Amino acid sequence: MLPHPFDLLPPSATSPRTVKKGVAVFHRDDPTTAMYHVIAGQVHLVRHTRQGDDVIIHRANADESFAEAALFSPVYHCDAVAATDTELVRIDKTALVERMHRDPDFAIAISARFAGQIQNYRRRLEILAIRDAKARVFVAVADGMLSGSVKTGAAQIGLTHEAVYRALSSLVRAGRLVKTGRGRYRLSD
Amino acid sequence: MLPHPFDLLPPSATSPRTVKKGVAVFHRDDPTTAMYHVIAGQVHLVRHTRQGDDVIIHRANADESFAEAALFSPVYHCDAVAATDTELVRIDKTALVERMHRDPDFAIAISARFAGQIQNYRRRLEILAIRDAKARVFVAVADGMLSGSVKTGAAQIGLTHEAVYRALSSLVRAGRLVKTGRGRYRLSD
DNA sequence: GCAGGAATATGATTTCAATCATATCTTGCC
DNA sequence: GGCAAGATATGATTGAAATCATATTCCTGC
Repeated sequence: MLPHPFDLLPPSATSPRTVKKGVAVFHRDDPTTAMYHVIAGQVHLVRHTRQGDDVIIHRANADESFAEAALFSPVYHCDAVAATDTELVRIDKTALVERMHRDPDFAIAISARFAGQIQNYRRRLEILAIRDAKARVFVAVADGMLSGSVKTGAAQIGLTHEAVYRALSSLVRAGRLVKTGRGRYRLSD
Repeated sequence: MLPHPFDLLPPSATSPRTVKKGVAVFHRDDPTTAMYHVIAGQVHLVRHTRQGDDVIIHRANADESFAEAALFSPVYHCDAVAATDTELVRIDKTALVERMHRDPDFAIAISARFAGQIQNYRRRLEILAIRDAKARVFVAVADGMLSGSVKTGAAQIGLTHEAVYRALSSLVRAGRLVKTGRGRYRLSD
C-alpha cells in the first residue's frame, strides 16, 4: 500500500481519506499537519495569481506522494485539490518527524527515498529537454519509460501518441530499435 | 560555498576538486565514496547504450549537487564527466552518512533539502508539460524562473530565447505581464 | 570614449510535431 | 461468435515554434 519507508510507520500515524472531486485536501497557509500518498485518483497542487489564474504546480497521480516539503515547513505553500474522486493516505507529520528524530535509520531511509525521486525527476527533465521527437523517444525507450502502454508513455514524455508511434516506426526503420510486439519496442544491439 | 546542511560538515568531510573538461569524476559500477557539489562549470551524468549512444541523464550546473543517490547505493549507476573545466566539492559519503546516523537533526535537514528539490523539479516538469509557449512563459514568470537573464531562463523552460522574447512581448501586449525594464517582466495586477 | 561582445528584440522562412482523419488489431464481454 | 471500446498505427493538413537573419541596446575592457 504505502511505499517504503512509510510502511514502517505504525497504523496510528497513517489514515485513509477519500476526497470528492473538487474538494481541497489542504489550503495554502494552513498549518502543516501531514503529507499524503495517492492510492487512486489525482490531486492537483495549485497556486493562484492575483489575476485569478490558477497555476498547477504539480499533478500527483496514483502511487505518488505529495507535500513532502510540508514536513519541514510550518505552512502549506499551495492548495491541494482532488482533480477526480480520490483515495489518499494521510501521513501524520508529527509522527513522521518524531520517528525521524528517534530512529536514524528511518530518517536515512526517508532521505534515500527522496534522493531516488530527485534522480528520477532529473532524468525526466533531461528527456523533456530533448527537442527532436525521435531522439526523445529513443532515450525514453532506453530509459524504460515506454515499457507500459505507448499512450500513457507518450504523455509522460511530452509528446502526442501519434508523434510517438511515428518516431518508433522511424527508429525501427533506421535499425535503432527493434519491435518485439504490438506496442513493444527495445533497443537493438 | 556549500549549501545547507552540507556546510555543517567538518572540513575533513569535504574537499575541493578540479576536473578538466572531458575527465570523469566517477564511473558506473565504481563503489560509491562521495556525492558532489558543483562550484563552477558543468558535469554531465551519462549512461551508455550497447550501440555506443551516450545518453545524458542529467547536467549538473554551478551551485547544484549531484550523486545524492550514491549515498544510499553501493555503486554509481552512471558516469559523471566534466563537460567543461569544472570546480567541485567532494562530500565524503561515509562522513555524511555517519553524521546522519549520529545526528537526527542533520538527517532531517538533509531530508528537508531533498524535499525542497523534489518540489522544485516537480514544478519544472509541470511547466515543461505546458505546450503553448505563451502559457509556458507566463507560468515561468509567475514562478520566478525568468528572474535571471532571459537567455538562461529560456533554456530552463525548454524554449529558444527568440520564442521566449516573442511570448513575453505578446503577453505584455495582452496586458498579462508588465515590462519593468530591459529583459525584466512581472505579472500585472 | 570607443570597440567588441553579449543580451535583448523582432522579422522572414522553414521545419516538425500537433491535429484531424481513418483503418486495423486486440481484448473483454454478452 | 459477434460486438464495442480502446490501443496501435499511419496518412494528410495545419500551425506554432525553431531556425536564420538582423538591429539595437547594454556592458566591459582598453
